[in-house]
Amino acid sequence: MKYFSNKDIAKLLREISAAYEARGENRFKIVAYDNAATSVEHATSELKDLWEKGKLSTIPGLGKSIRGHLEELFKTGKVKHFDSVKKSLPQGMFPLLDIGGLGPKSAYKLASELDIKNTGDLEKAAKEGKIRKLAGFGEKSEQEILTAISELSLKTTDRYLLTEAFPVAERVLNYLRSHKNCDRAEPLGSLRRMVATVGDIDIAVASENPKAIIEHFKKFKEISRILDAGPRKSSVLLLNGMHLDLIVQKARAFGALLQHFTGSKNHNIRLREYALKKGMSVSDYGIKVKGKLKEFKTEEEFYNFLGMDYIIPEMREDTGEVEAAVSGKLPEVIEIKDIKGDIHLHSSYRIEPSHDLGANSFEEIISEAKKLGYQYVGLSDHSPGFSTHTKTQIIDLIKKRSENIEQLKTSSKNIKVLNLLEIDILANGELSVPEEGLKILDGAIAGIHSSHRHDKKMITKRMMVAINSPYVQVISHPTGRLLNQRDSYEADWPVIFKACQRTATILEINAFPNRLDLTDTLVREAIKQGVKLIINSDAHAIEQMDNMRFGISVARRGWAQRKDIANTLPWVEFKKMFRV
DNA sequence: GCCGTTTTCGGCCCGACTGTTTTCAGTCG
Repeated sequence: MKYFSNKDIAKLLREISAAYEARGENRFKIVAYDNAATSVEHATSELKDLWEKGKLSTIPGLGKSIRGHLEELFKTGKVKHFDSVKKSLPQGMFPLLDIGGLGPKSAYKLASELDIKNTGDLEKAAKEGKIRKLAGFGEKSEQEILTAISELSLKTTDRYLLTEAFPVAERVLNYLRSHKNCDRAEPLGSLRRMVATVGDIDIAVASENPKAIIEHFKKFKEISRILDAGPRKSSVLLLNGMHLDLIVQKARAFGALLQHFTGSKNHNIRLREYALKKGMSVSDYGIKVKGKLKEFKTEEEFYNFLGMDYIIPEMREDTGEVEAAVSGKLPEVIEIKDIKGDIHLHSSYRIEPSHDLGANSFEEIISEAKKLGYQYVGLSDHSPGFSTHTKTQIIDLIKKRSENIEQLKTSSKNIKVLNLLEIDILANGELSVPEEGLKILDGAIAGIHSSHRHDKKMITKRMMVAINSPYVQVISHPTGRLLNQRDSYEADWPVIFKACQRTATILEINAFPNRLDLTDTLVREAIKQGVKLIINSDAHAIEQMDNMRFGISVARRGWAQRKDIANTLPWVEFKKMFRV
């Protein structure tokens, strides 16, 4: 029987939501299915596993009814009720939902009245001028559909890395800030919340003359098409395919706008529901009490007025932060200034490694670490290639490198140097360096660098070998994902967390912008299980040591406090914990 | 269809913009 991943289930739930909307069912039922889909997308465990353990009800938004449908799905491979709902509608409407500007109602109308089966049919109908003849459609919407279809094929990815989005945002911000009426311009949305990947760029401007700002914005050179442009909001498509939203507000009410546009959507909904119960109504203009609008310059004032502590953007995901803020129980999360060292760094030292060399010498790395104010630095090149060397050769290479590093340890002032290696957890579960080699080192970081497609059982088994090794202190990039390239492998996290806790093995938060794992949600679970974490840059060039800040945001999104992160410890304590 | 320290019934966030309309529905964030 087909395996149903969370992604498959989310898609199915969204289709049912769209189907209900097309049929004109109760709008709260429609929203309920949509919420369920979002919730499934955010889940940290596979629903199939949760179902097997009887823990499906731990996922918010899955009530008795939907849980029943999912049970049927896992048992039989299909859901009779879903099938009958979808069968009552033209099947051609579902692929049309991917086209920008088309929702369930329009898709239904097009598919049923013009007998459209897919995007190709729709394009043909538009070109033949058939769409403009339908009630509710006109020449303009026909043209819009054609444009949206052409943009569909142009799009190569729907999520961008933070390092791809930030430079674009920076250029827009600089352009906006150059206007005389721009008091302030800030990136908001998922970019401000530092989500691992962002779907679009949101910008807010404080200005007493919103119209002038919108006019100025419309002339930005990188715009390919203006989707919307009202008196205070505009939405455009950039030449590189990115979607960009701009919103303008007067400075005296900018706090509410920052809050609203930073999201997340679910955080805002939670906040607004909470406000309603207290007799207040929240919008991006401010907070209405008995019909009277109260404006806020800052977000701090805004949250405080609602009777709660300020919530940092990284935590605004509706995972309990509103409740914690109300009761004064928000944790004080880690900041970049708390970091005292970086121990996952690749140099250009010729150790004939299994994977890529770094670009800089040991000396250059140590010097950069000093500049960053670190108390210690870990040199952790990949171990010598396992298949290309004999065991004796591997040990000789490690010995030679160690002599080199030992000299640096004595010559480096004001910083401690650790002699480490990043070793491979091989496909057969062995480590890529024999015990005799591991003994020479101050410690080892172990990670999976091959056979990522092993099943959950095998991946877990391989990781357990490293966790149980007395020579391994850290597991690097624990989920193996490469954003936009390779999904995480599946692993039995509760088992792994328990083992890490028992053996005092540290899990890494890899700050490299296309990794960012452990992921934020797993960080939070690991902490709950008492697992220690460490944030490393995994830099292969000294410029990349600055990527530490992305790892910090993952930790903050995972509610990590200073005590949870090993490399916030000063050297004396770190040394003890690291068993050097 | 989901949810609960004012509720197991009766609520469910709030607003902008567009196109096709003569006051609004659909879509989006």
